[in-house]
This record gives sequence, C-alpha cells and structure tokens, in this order.
Amino acid sequence: MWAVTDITSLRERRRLATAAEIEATALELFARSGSEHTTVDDIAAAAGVSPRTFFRYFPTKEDAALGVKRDFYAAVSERIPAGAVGLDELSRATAEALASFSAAFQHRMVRVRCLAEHDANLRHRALLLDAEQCRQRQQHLGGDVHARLLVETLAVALNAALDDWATRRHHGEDADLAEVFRAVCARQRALF
Amino acid sequence: MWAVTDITSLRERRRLATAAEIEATALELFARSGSEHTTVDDIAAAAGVSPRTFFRYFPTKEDAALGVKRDFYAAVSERIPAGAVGLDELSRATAEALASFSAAFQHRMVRVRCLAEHDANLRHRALLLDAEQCRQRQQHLGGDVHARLLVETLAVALNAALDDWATRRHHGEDADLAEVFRAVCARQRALF
DNA sequence: CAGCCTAATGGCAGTCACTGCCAGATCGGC
DNA sequence: GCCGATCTGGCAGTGACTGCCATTAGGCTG
Repeated sequence: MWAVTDITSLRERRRLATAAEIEATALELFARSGSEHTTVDDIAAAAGVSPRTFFRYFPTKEDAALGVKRDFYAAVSERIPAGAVGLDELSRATAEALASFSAAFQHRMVRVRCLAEHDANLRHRALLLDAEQCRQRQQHLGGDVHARLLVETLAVALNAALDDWATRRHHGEDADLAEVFRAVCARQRALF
Repeated sequence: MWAVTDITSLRERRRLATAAEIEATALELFARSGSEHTTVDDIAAAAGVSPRTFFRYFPTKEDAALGVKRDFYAAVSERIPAGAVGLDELSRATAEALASFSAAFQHRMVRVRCLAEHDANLRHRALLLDAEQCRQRQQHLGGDVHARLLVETLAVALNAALDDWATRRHHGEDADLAEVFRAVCARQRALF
C-alpha cells in the first residue's frame, strides 16, 4: 500500500489511457451511427479491448461517451462552498466555476451536448446522471424540501444555459458560458 | 370504420382490462421483491399472459407500474389552457387540476410514489417520463429558452410537492395535494 | 347462421446489454 | 527472480426486447 503514491503510477496511467481511448472511440462511433446502432462489441473492438474489459471501465455504453459530464460535475462541485444555502450564493459560485473552464474542455462539452441532442439514449443517460448529482447535493444540504428546490431549480437554469450555450457555439457564435448562465438565471428569476 | 363507435367495444374493454391486470400484478410483485428482482416473465405469468403479449402492452417492465403517472399527466395537461405563458397562470391551473383528483386516484399515486422512492429502476423510468412530458409542453409553448425555463421550473415544484405530499400521506397525515403544491411554489418563489 | 377480415395472442428464434467466474498475463515491491 | 495484487480475455448464463409466423377470437356482412 503505497503511502503517498504518485497519482501517475504506470498502472494508473494505463487505466486512464484505456478509459480515454474507449471514450474517444465511443464518441466517434456514436457520432457516425448513433448510440442506437452501435453495439458495445463495436466500441470494444474499435478501441482494442475485449467487451468484458469495456464493462470494467463503464457500466453502460452511454456512460462511455459522458465522461465530460462527470468531469463537469466534479469541477463545479469542488468550487461550491460547503455551507451555501442561498440561490444567489450558489448561482454565483456556479458561474465562477463555469468561467474557469479551459477551451479544450468547453470544446468537449459542446461536442457531447450536440451529440446528445439527437440521441435519445445519450440524453436519457445524461438525465440520470443529472438526477443523481442533484440527489447528492440535496442530501449534502440537508435533504429537506428547501434543499431540493434549491438544487433542482438551479439545475434547471444550469442545463438550459448549457444547452443554449452549446447551440450558440455550435452555430459559430462566440458565446461565453458564464455569461449565458447568468442571463438564463435572470430570465428564470423574471418568471416569478 | 365505426362512425361514432362506443369507447367501450368488447375489444377495447378487454384491452383495458388486460392492461389493468398487468399493471396491478406488476405493482404487487414490485412491492414484494423490487423491480430489480422481478422479471418480465414473472409478471406475465402472474398476470396470465405470455411474455410476448406483455411487451405489446408496455415497452418496459417499469412502464407497467407507471400507468398512474401517465394518467396524471393526461389529467393535468387537459386542464392547462393552451396559450398560458406565465408561471402564475400555469401554477394556478396545475393546482386546480390537482384539486380535482378522486380519492382513489390519489391513493394510486401515493402507492406508486412510495414504491419508486426505494426502487431505482422505477425512479429512473419515471424521470424519463417527466422529461418527455416537459419536452412536449416546452415545444407546445414555442420551444425557446423561456418555455423551457417555465416548464421545467414548474416541474421541479410539482415533483417536490408530489413527493412531499405522498410522504405525508404515507405517514398518515391528511395532507391536501393542491395545498402542498401551492406551499411548495411559495417556497420556490422565496428562493429568489 | 356461415364466411370473412382484422385484431389479439402465443411461441420461437435471435440480438444485445450486462454479470460471474476462471485462467493467463502484467506490474510493482522485495 | 519471486510473489501478491491487478488487469485482461474468454465463456457461459441471465434477462430485456424484437421480428416473424401460426392460431384464435371478435365483430361485421351477406
């Protein structure tokens, strides 16, 4: 048991490389034929691993393409202060997290969002990840109705902003994610 | 080509009866063992139909237990005016729809909500139905960001209210659904 | 009542997602 | 070089879901 082992041991690096290879392959095949007409065997063969190994990395074929979504949640979550209980506070922290994304990461996000837009399987799986994330944050904030409303109401704005932003980006517009999010939050507030 | 044929032709009645039989069976088996450990063959056998026939009535085993959810959407949708574009207006119409439910229907709702609370498969499938419903309403209202925020923000309050209400009911409290919904809407508004 | 069209059902074979199990290869520490 | 832990591949098995075809039952028409 490697006391303070380096994050990049050989095994760790190989694992990450394999996961990345599978993810890239899945994205390419899904973009070509849609997840509906792509089998796990297809992805595994194209990525150079056995189907059995595929399932050691991802629980479903859709998950293989949604790595960026998990990274997104990780990035946002670590920017949110522990004791936040106000919508303003959470929105601001979220916007700051969005503003910190690298160009490469933003590009990955756009790609996957555009893919999911026309792919029901991907959309559904992404929805479950969203819900799971909301559940975790909600319990982290107390688990009562107030926490639920807070987390889910924010999630609505966040997802709407992400889709709006990705669409604009995909159409060539140079939209700023944090700015789009703030604008969407304002529109949501205006509903009341 | 039965010009104004009765809704309850023999065939129609038998179909509805079969669907109801399958739904009741699924609910019972899910309550006993969870959807995870219940196979379609189990449900079909207990309901007295072949597995092949089961899939002619429901696309997945989870759907067999969520009939009340589809009925719920149908009931709420038909009460919502066509040209509604304000949150207040939609909330009020929704509350009125909720107030019109029969005791029997409310009982079905409580039962399924409590079942889904501890059953990940059911919860996930219900989530997809919710999303699909939101999508439809959103497109019905124009399909822009405003429509999306409107529909999904309301859906957050509605689902939170339904779960809160079902929990109270399950604990013996005589909670009024429309009232709980209005209270949750107020709490959501107070977030801003 | 007999005949006929259509809907409903059951069975069967097939695809595919996903899992448990076991055997072989590989890596890292000694 | 040796050993324990990890990674991998293959294989068999379960279960969801579908397409196809033969049989049955409902309901209309002559």
